[in-house]
Amino acid sequence: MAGLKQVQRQTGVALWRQIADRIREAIGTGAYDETGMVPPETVLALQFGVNRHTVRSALAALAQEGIVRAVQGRGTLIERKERLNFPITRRTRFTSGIGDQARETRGLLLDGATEEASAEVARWLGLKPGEQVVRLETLRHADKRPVSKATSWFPAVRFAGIGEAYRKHESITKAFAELGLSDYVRATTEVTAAHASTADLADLELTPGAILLIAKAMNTDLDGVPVQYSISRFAADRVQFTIEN
Amino acid sequence: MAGLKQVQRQTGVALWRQIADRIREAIGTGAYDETGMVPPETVLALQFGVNRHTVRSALAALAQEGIVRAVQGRGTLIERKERLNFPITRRTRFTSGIGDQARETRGLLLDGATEEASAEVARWLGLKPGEQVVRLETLRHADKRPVSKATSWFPAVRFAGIGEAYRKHESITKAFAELGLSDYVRATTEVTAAHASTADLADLELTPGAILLIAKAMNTDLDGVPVQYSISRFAADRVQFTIEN
DNA sequence: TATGGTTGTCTATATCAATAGACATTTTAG
DNA sequence: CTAAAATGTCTATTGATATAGACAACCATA
Repeated sequence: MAGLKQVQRQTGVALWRQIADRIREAIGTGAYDETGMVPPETVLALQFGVNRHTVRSALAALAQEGIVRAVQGRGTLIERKERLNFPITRRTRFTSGIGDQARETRGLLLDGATEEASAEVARWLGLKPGEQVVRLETLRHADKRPVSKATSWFPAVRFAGIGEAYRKHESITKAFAELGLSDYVRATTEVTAAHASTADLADLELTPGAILLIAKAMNTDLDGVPVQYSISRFAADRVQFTIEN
Repeated sequence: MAGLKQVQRQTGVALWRQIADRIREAIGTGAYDETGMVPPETVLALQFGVNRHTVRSALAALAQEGIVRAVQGRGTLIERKERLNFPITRRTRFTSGIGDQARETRGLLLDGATEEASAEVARWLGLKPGEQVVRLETLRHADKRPVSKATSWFPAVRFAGIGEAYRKHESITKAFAELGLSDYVRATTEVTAAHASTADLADLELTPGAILLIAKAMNTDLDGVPVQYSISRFAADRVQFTIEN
C-alpha cells in the first residue's frame, strides 16, 4: 500500500497539497464509504510516506473546503462527497443534464456585453471577424455549489436581448425560447483540461492547483445555423462528462 | 496586463510552477507565435507580479521539458508546441484518430495478465464479478512523444491471445481483427480530469502537478456485446478531445 | 565598435514546507 | 474507571521557495 499513492518531492507542488488532492479524489470515488471516515492520520502518514504533520496540513485544507471535519478522539469524518455527471449528446442542456442529480440548479449572469467577434468566435459562429456578438459570462450552481463558469457568444443580430432573457429565466434554453428559438442541438464539443485562472478559482470556490474540465461547444438551430459558441469551465473534482454514441 | 495572469501565493503550489503551467499553456494556444519567443524575463516578472528569479525557475522547468530553450543575449526560444486532437465518435480508434496528425504512432505493451474481473470491470463488460478478463497496460506514442497510457480489460474467454496480438500489431483494432473481430464501435465514453499518479507521470514524461484527461470507454461489437473496457490517461497539455454530434 | 537589451551567476535574507519528538485532550471500548 | 486510539498543540531544526540587488556574459544592431 505504501507505494500505491506515492507523492513526489521537489516538484513545486507541496506534499500536503498533493496528499489533499489524492484524498479528495479517493473520497469522491467512494474509497472510504464503508466507514464514512478518512483513515487515521498516522495510517495516512505511513501510506504516503510522510510525517503526520504533513498529513494534518492536507486534512486542514480539506476541512477548509468543507469536505471533511476532524473530531478529536474519534477521527476525521467525511462531510461532503459529490461528483455530478454531465451527459454530452446532440441534445445537451445544462439544466436538464444536471437537473435530475440536484435538487436545485441556478444560473447567474455575471456579465454581459455586445462586442465585435474575435477571429475564433467568428469562425465558430460562421460570422465575419468584427461582426457584432453578444457575450455572456454565466455561473451555474447545483444545490448552492458552483459547478461551472461559462463564456458564451451569440450573433447579436438575432439574439440582441438574450442577456436580459437569461437573467430572468436563468436558463439558456428558456432564453432562446423567449427570443423565438424553440429548439437547438449541440453540433461540436471540444474537451480539454487545464489549471484554473485566478478569477475562475474564486467564482468556482476552488483552491489553486485545482483542475478544470473545459468544454468548447457550438450549438446550432435545426437548420444547422450556429446560434451559440461557449467555453464552459467545470470543477474537475465535481463533474464528469459522459458521451453516449 | 498585470492582473490577467495572476498567480496565487501560499496555496501549496509554488509560484514558479504556476507560472510554468501558464506559460506552457500560452505557448500551446499560440500566444507567442508572432515572435516564436517567450517575452523577456523582466517582462514576465512584471506581468505575473513576481521576482525575475522566480520566472527563471519557471523557464528552467520548461527548458527541462524541452519546451523552450534560453539563449543568452537573445531571449528564450520556443522549441516545441503541440496539441493533438483526439476525436471521440462511434468509430473512435486511437491510431486513425491521431494518425493523420503525426508521422509515426506506436503502441507499447507495458504489461498483460489474465485475472478476475473487479466489480467495476464486470459491470462494464456485462460479466459476473470474478469472471476471467485479460488486462493490458499500454503506452501510446505519437512521433516518439508519449501521448496516452491506458488500462484495458477484455473478456478472457473470447480474447485470450489479445496481449500477444497487440504486441505484434501495436494496435487494438488489428489485434481484434486477428482474433476474428473485424469491426467494433464505441458505446460510451466518460471524461474526467485529475492529477497524474507517480507511475503515469514517469511513463508519460510529465512533471508533477501535470494534468491528465481521463477517458473511461466501453467498446462493443456490432451486436452490442461489450468487447473492451478501458481507462485511458492523456497528457492534458498535449491532447484535446473533440465530440461531434 | 559602442550601446541597449537579454540571459547567466552570485550573495544575502525572509518565509514556507517538511520532519521530528513530546505531550495534552477527547472519545470509544472494555 | 482505565486503556487504547485518535486528534490537538507546542518546540525545534532543516531544506525549499521567493525576494532583492549587483554585475558578468552574450547578442543584435545602429
